[in-house]
Amino acid sequence: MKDSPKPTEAELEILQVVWRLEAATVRDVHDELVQQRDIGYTTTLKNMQNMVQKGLLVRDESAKSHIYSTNIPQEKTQKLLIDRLLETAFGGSAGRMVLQALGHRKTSQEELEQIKALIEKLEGGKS
Amino acid sequence: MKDSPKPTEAELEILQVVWRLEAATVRDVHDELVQQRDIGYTTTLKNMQNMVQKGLLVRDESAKSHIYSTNIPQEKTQKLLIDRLLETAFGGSAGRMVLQALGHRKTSQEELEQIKALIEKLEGGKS
DNA sequence: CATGATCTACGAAAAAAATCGTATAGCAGT
DNA sequence: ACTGCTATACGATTTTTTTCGTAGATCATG
Repeated sequence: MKDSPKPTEAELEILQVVWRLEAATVRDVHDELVQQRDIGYTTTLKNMQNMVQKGLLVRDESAKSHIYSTNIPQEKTQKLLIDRLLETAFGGSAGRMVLQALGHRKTSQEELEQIKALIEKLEGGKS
Repeated sequence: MKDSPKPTEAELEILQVVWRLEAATVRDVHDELVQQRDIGYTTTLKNMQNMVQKGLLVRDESAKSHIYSTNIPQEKTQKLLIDRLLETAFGGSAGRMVLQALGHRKTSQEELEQIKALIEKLEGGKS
């Protein structure tokens, strides 16, 4: 767990699905991707194979259809990507980024509450 | 304003500088980039030329050193990138993304207040 | 006005990412 | 056992992005 792999866009699409399903075959993943955009089965296969190579996925080959899963924590990857975006597009200001994110899209009441709670906590610890 | 330009990583680096300086020569931009990483002058030049091609930058060629600027609003680009990240890494949930962003890095008191204010406003408009 | 420094133009290459075609093997049902 | 369906393997190609070398123009200055 020492490397910080930088998943590509296509790899992230796949990770999304694997994170959600916990474990999945190429077919599982592909069926989802194909709903989002035009892509061939072997493309998905190849990508997932590459991801195994890179250590982004692990696979169980015991069955005919290999089962893929990941030990890359979703949160860690999210943090990595946020950091990247923060640097490249927001000059490092998390606040401005959050404002953008919240300002331009609807967020559920519940999530807003969570955020507010987090802010309270952050402010509390400040003092 | 009908196109949705998807700046690449390298292009974003450049946009960062141009946004900040408002107008800049290749030299201006390059001098900043070179402090962040190893890169040749002509690389920066070429990138900026390509960006003009794509409509990401405009340039004034009247002087010997061309002056570049942009009419691409920073906010719009930020929104685009956030949307992208939101889809590819957070399954579309802005709330979860914000929680990540705030949770893992320090944000100024002032920004926290701004965010809180925004949330209030969003909740208010909800009814 | 010759020299050196600084630019731009242009093409091409290297690197990175994504896509797909073809071959082959296992399995299921007939 | 034959046929068709579904998988993986593997190589190759295409596309996108990034990088830089070289040539020629312009300017400053001695």
